[in-house]
Amino acid sequence: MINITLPDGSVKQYNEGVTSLDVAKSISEGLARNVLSATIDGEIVDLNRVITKDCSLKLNTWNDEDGKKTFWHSSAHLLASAVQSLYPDAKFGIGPAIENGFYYDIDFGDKVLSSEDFPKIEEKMKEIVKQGVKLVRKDVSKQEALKYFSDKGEKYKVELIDALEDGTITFYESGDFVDLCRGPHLVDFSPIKALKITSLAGAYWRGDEHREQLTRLYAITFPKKKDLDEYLALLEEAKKRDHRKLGKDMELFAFSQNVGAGLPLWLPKGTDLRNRLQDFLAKVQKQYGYQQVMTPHIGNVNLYKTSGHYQKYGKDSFQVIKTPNEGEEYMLKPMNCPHHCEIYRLSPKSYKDLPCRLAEFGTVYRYEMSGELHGLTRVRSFTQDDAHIFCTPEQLKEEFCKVIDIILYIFRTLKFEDYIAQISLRDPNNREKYIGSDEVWEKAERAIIEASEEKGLKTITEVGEAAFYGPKLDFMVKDALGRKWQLGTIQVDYNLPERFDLEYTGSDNLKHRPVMIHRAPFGSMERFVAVLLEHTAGDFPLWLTSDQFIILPISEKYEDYAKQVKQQLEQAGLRGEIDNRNEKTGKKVRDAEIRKIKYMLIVGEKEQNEGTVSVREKYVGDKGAMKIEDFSALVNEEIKKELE
RNA sequence: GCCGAUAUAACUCAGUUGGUAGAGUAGCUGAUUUGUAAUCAGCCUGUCGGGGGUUCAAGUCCCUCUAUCGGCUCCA
Repeated sequence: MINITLPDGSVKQYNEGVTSLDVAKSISEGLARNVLSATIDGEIVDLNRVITKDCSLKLNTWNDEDGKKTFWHSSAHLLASAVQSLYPDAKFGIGPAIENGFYYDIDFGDKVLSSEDFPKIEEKMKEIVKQGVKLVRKDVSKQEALKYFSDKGEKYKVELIDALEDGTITFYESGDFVDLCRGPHLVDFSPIKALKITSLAGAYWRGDEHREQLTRLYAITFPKKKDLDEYLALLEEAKKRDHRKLGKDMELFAFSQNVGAGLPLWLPKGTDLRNRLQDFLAKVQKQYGYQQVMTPHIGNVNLYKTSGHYQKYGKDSFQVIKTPNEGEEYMLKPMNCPHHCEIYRLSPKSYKDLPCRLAEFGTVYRYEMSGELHGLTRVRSFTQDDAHIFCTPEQLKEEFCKVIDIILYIFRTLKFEDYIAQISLRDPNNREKYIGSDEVWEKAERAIIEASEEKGLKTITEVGEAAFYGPKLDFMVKDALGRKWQLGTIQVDYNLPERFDLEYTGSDNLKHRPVMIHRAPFGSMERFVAVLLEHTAGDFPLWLTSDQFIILPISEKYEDYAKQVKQQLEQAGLRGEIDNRNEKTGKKVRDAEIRKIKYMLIVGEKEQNEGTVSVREKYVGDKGAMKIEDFSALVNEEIKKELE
């Protein structure tokens, strides 16, 4: 007999050679029906894996991430089985489970696949499920594995196996389809009750743009038909929050082919919104001792040669601007830092002048690849809420911590609760990608790690994601469709001070090199507004919104009173407008709701006589009549709370 | 940049097998003077993304460019 410990701590005895599925059956028939995979001593395994010794066991169902992963991973094999039987010449890459579903990278040779081919593949998948095909695990030697796949001409699989160690290689067979795979998998395909191929895309083999491009089929499967319908409905809902749609509906920004791709036009309401965000941040920064500066949109090419940006990105930038003078060359500025370094250099600095914090809402221009452009989140002209802090090495950690404070304050105020804090370090195996000495990199990386720990940030660490001049701490937030975008960023830089030969005189009367921190809490105004739109679905807090109220006169008889109300509210610091169209109140209410204006103020005879407004709150309804000054006090109080 | 798709009125979208474009919303005009999610009537709106080709004839078929969408790669 062996002892199996379950997640609740209970220990049960079973005969040696029992499987996880047997255990599930012994617990309940329902569990046995729903279990997808098992975790034995921390390792996720097939349900029919024979258990030979004492162990801990967790049974994974659809409600466990691991269960879902197993389900989708097996689904990827199902997709591949279907593709193989329909397109015998297809060569297979990899097919993992992802956050929502799974994909399989496949080389279809000369055949060009399009979404019109999806139904056929989906039908085939369903057919295979119906046939009751089982997934069978097989241990193979490296030699056998290589022979099997080279005979079939599966060059991608051969390449994968080449990198594996003998003795660790397993195959999974599902009918005629055999795949190199570590598993685990479902026992058979029968739990897969609903499936949909969602999209297709080109994907470079092993993520290398110099190698073959395979066709990636994205798909998702579910144990119930209803789950698929819900998922598709959720996607539809998410599309309504898309900042590109909301930005158009709310008249915040636009693009024009005539101006150029990736060059946003900020419309009046969008500009208002952006200015409010900037004012908000500028105020916070002032409290933290920042000084606001402004620098030109272009700079001499030599400036960027000094900074290293020209060598690193010159080829991928907007091309150099020539002047009538021979040999004189300028660039649209891709970064604000070189300009700020020049400001620092203008006068000799003493340790008493540090930290020197120079802030600028600086618009920069970068030639992003055409396929990369994406609404306001990826553009070719954008305004960074940039600042550069020049400080002594001793001040570095404290300054870094203060920047974290600013970012967290902003995220809290705007209710960005689900952010990811990512520490990006240098790839030690690829040092030629970076500038600066090892010693300086180590110092900078240590400073970031320590500051994050000191602030109690929950971070993830990515090696190889650093900027070319230094490591960074990035704050990422997801959009409506779950795509991650980098917003706030803090970067430590020992290199630019070196390149620009920046100095300060220390208390020892000797020259020293300052350290530089690049930081942008929003990241860029464009991207921040985009993510803010998707988070709020356009329901901005009162302090940010263009129209805090809209006055709806019952008829044109009350327009004069409406004007009076508006004036009084404006004097109290509120902003809004009057809907004096020749429409019924129902229509005006409807339109105001669609425009997401929080307070609708209905004014008619009663209100005029009593000096009140009838307040209707968006999504809530009629809140009754109120004195005008009571209403403005209410709004101002609400705004105060929002900014606490 | 690469793979696949899309592009019709200000917006959202119809438009059969090729026979020179339609609806709703918005806008304008008029009637109505309106009480918490759509008052009625009339009118206006197009280089069918740009260019080239096939054809007696192209919104529709082909080529090309541009932009957009979903990914890949990249992201100072």
